[in-house]
Parts: sequence; structure tokens; C-alpha cells
Amino acid sequence: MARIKEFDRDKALDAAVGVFREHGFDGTSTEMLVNAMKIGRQSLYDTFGDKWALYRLAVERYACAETEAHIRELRGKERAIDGVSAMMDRVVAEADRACLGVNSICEFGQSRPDLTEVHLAADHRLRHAARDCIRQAQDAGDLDRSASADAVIDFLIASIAGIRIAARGGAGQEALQSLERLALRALMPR
Amino acid sequence: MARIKEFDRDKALDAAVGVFREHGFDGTSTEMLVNAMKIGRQSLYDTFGDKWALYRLAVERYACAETEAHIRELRGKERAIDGVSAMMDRVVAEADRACLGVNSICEFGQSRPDLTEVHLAADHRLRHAARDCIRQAQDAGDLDRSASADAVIDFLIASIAGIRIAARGGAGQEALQSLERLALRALMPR
DNA sequence: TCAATTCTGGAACGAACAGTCAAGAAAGGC
DNA sequence: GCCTTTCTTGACTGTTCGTTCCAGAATTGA
Repeated sequence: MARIKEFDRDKALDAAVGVFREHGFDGTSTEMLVNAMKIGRQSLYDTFGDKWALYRLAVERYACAETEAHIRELRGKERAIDGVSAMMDRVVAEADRACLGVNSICEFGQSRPDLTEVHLAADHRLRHAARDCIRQAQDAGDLDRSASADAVIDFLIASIAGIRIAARGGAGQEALQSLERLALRALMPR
Repeated sequence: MARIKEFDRDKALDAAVGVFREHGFDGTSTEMLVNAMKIGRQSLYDTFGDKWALYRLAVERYACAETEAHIRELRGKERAIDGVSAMMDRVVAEADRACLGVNSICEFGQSRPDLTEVHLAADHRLRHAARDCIRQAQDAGDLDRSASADAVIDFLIASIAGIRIAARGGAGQEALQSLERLALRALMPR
């Protein structure tokens, strides 16, 4: 048995995320993985189990990082509504790289319970953190009150997915910014 | 050479669409295809070329059918704005089945020009048909005028993608209806 | 320095894959 | 009847896949 060190493990996992987000699970071969991760084939299997376990880990790692980035933006501003805008701004700015979360849901839907679990956990964490922010913005009169905080979060998440798909389909930055503007417009008070 | 008849060809193509939309290109084997299409392996290759050509044809057929369904709903109502709602209603109602367009863009992005071509053609047709409808609704005062017709269409398409991803991720009908309501809210005049 | 551990590269495995071949069944025209 | 064409069937090819095995290089710890 051979296991690579914690530090290299995380770096290798990041490399795996990079391959999977671009090519999906079925579109990625173990050879692409060992090349990108710069470790031997044997180390890959000893450290991560098999390809599916590595994929699940990669999705989990990506989801954690992405969720934390969302939350950081949400909480980074004085006014809560500015946090919402900042979160969407970041999504638009980084939309040129494929989203592993969207890809993973597209590729497998609900067919792999262990994968669904990962998605649900990330969704739960983001939802929990965003709820406060949304309510705060609603109380400040910056966000419409006719929709519940959860409905607002669902809409933001769906809008993020829509923006990322548009980007993957070839839309430019201006088009994505327009999508963001319209999405936020849905949440403005009348 | 053996080529199956036109009628059976279309039925077989529909079956292929059903498999591809659920499992993607890489997740679909030729055996799954011949089983679903109920034709011999040889007939498949003689009639459609290879797996990729069949996939491209399936995406094209799906895109055509979906675009026409959108346009039918758009034009089916007295008031243009009701057409927009009807289009979104249909998307929500049928969101339990995966969308081959979204899947295809997710899986391949812009990496296959011949596939991108198919998407662009469908986008162009829908955009052309929807523009009139949007402008009509704007003139009737049922749709906000601050966004251009093209921006509105882009937003509707992105919202449709967002709704479909949400559904693929497990969202129920009420959640999808809520997404639709909020998306349409973005386009309402203030 | 020596020995144990950790990692690499290459070879090899069976399985599954896309695609081909060839033989025969079914159908159609004469 | 018979011959030609159209389709089905199942076996087959070469390739690629995920995974394992193994020998040796590199690294580590004492």
C-alpha cells in the first residue's frame, strides 16, 4: 500500500477537479487523470480507491470550495443586497470554466445516491448561510418580500446554473451580465 | 448496404433521443441504442453512419422538436405575454425528463463545431420567432421595455435551462413553478 | 549508512467498447 | 417457381477502458 502525503493529495485532487469539470466522469480516462495529477497510476488507486471514489471526492471538494466562495461574497459587504450582487458578479466573472456541480447533476441526475448526498450537503450549507443574508436584505427593503427566503435562494441557484450553461454554450461576458441584471431584477421590490 | 425505411428511421431516431437525453453520449453504448431502437446493429451503422453521427442527428431532431414546441406555445395565445407564460408552463410540466440540449452543451461545451452548429441553428430559429412575440408583449405594456427583445430571450432560455437543471437535481413541481414565477417577474413592467 | 517505506513506470489482465463481416431469413418483383 | 434486394442475427476485430501486478527507483527515518 502506498499513500501520498496530505499536501500532495490535495494538490492532486485539485488537478482531478480540473479534468472532471471539463470532461465529465465518462469523458475522463484514468490516463488523463494520472497525467494531470502528476502521480503514478498505482498511487491514484492506493490513495483514492477507484475512479468513482475519486470523482465523488472531487465533486465534494469542488462543492465545498464553491459554496464557501459564495458565502464569502454574500457576507463580504456592508449591505446584504450588495452581497447577493457580489456573489452573482463572481459567478459571471468565472463562468468561462465549466462548473463541476452542474456537470455532475447533468450527467447523473438522481441516479447515484452517494453523489446526490454530496449535492444535498452543499445545497444545505449554502441555503443555511444565505437565508440570513436574504432576510436581512428583505428587512432592509432591498429585496422583495413576496417570495420566501428559500424561494429566493432556489431562484439564485437556478439563475447561477442558467448563467453557467449559457457561458458553456458560448455566451460572452456582456450577455452573462445581462442575465445577472435580469435575475436580480426579479427580486427587487416594486 | 441496408437502410431502414423512412418511417421506421424516424421512430428509431426518437428512441435514440430517449437514450441519449438520459445517459449522454459517453454514457450510452451501442448496445443500449440497438435495444432501445429495436433495430439490428448493422442497420444502425448502415442507416446512421457511426455513433457520433447518430448523436448529432438525435440532438438535431430533439432541438427541432423542442424549438417548435416552444414556438407553438408562444404563438398559441391571444395576448403575447400569455404565450410566454405558456411556454414556461410547458417547460415546468415536462421537466421530469432530461433535456438533450442542456446535456449536450454540458457534456461538450464548444469543443465540437458540428454540434455547436446544431445548437446555433435552433437558437437562431427560436430567437427569430420569439422576437416578434416579445416586442408585441412589450408594445402591449405587458413586458418591461428596459431590456431588449434579445436580452429577454436570452434570459428566458437561461431560465429554462436553470429550471431543467433544478428538476434534474430533484426539485419538485412546486419549486419549479416558483422558479418560473420569479423568472417572469423579472420581465414584468414596474 | 542501511533498511523500511513510499512512489513510479511499464506490462498485463479481463471486460466493455465501437465498428465490421458474413451467413441467412424475409420480402418483393417477375 | 426463382432471383434480387432488404433486413436481422450473431460472431468477430482491434482498441480502449479500469484495474492489478510487479520490479525497481526514490525517499524517508534511525
